Amino acid sequence: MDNKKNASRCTNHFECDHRMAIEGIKRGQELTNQLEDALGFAVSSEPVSKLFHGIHTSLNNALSGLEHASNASSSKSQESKKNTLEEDNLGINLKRRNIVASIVTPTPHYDGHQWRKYGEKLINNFKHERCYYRCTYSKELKCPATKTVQQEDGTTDPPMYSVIYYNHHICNHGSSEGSPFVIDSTNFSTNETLISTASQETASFDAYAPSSMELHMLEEFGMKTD
DNA sequence: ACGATTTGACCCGA
DNA sequence: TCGGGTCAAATCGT
Repeated sequence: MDNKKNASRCTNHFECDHRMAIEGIKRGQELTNQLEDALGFAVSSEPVSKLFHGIHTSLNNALSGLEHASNASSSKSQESKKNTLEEDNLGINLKRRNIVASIVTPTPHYDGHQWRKYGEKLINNFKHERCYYRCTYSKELKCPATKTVQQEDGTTDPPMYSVIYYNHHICNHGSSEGSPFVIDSTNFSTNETLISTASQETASFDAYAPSSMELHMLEEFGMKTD
């Protein structure tokens, strides 16, 4: 991909990741179209066309969510304060974490990175426990990235999870060829494993494939630009 | 044996 | 003081 061109114009890590995500989704749309062409008449069968419709809808939703977040962040980035997030010391001081993004997804484990669970806790006013993950490379590469996964109350079919990402990965910076490859071992079906291992290049997009996926970039503050 | 997960205890910011 | 986040020993799985 030529994300590097765009990435080089970014002013901060979040912007870079954000642009890469947008480029990635666009690329996903492109590849989906190509796949439709390649399948030819087979696409006209109802289950297949429904699947493609779902994929297109999901990608469009994800894209518009990201683009909306992008606009919001650029307009408020000026005054987006102090936020009490002085130095995050590469995430060592994890009580003061930068929220990088948050999404609501039925597949919280597919985000293109490897995570290790380090805690789980029942939170007030939530029926389900919140799980705490950190990057598998948090020790060896001092990667500060962490995330929390909270199953949303009330939604059961499929269960939706609110995933909040803190701090950016530094474990794969500068090596975009180290394509994202999910090996989260906590709990996912054989089917999902197949999806993530079937195609490394598109593994990160598969994360966004489920038709019910909703993507919200709810928060993007905390990027210290200077 | 080693790495990942679980879970109770502890830390610390609000 | 409370509650969310992290630590670390015990346990589990491969």
